[in-house]
Amino acid sequence: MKGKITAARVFHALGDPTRRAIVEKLSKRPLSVSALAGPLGITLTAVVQHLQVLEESGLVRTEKIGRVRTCRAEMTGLSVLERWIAEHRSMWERRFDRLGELLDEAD
Amino acid sequence: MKGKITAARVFHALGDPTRRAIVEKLSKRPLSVSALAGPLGITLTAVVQHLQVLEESGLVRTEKIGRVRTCRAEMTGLSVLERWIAEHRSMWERRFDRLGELLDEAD
DNA sequence: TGGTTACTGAAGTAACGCCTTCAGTATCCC
DNA sequence: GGGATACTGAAGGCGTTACTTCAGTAACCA
Repeated sequence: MKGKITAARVFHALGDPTRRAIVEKLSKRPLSVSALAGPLGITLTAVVQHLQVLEESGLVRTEKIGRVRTCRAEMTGLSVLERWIAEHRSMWERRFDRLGELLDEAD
Repeated sequence: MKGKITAARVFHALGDPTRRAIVEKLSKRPLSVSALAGPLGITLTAVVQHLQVLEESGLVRTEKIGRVRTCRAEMTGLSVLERWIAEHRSMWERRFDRLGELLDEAD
């Protein structure tokens, strides 16, 4: 464990196209580091660096067996995002409720 | 209109801490450019640049009246995000369903 | 009208982030 | 054991991007 999973972390992680591609691949099926690197056209090293970010933001879980590291999608990060969105959506809607009341009173 | 609102765009927009701060302030109440810049401790110019990104990703809408530009939170961007998350969550869950079936057959 | 306020646009700088190379280490297979 | 495979870690290059300064323009106000 490297630290708490925050919306900030998840947004930053998914802000990068390559990392989104990795997450998309992994939501279909678990893959090794090499299996990820090949199609993406980048080095193993680059993939590992992305995986670090993705693990720290709760979007991916990895497990090394023998010499191959298997990577899977994880839901924690997405749940944190959903929560963040819900909170902000509700703040926004509360504003509209108040606006409605004001308009009603204005009559 | 500058282009289509994609999840890629929204993730990139919210990947930046300052832009998240702007969105958070605006979901509470509409604000002018100066009212945003002050508390953030950055110049008007910087704020305007962020607003451009936020508008293009459907997270903020702005309207200039006289010499003051008023900025408001918009839901479009968040909806696109929610859709992206839902899709990926369902891909992930489908994987688990299939895994269950395979385990059943294995008996 | 003249001064202040609010923003806009161009251009430069400095930091950050993605990716690479290279030099390991550990595991698998013959 | 020896060679191939799969990854790991440090260090550097380089392109992007967030922010700044400066020089405007437009609106408001006295």
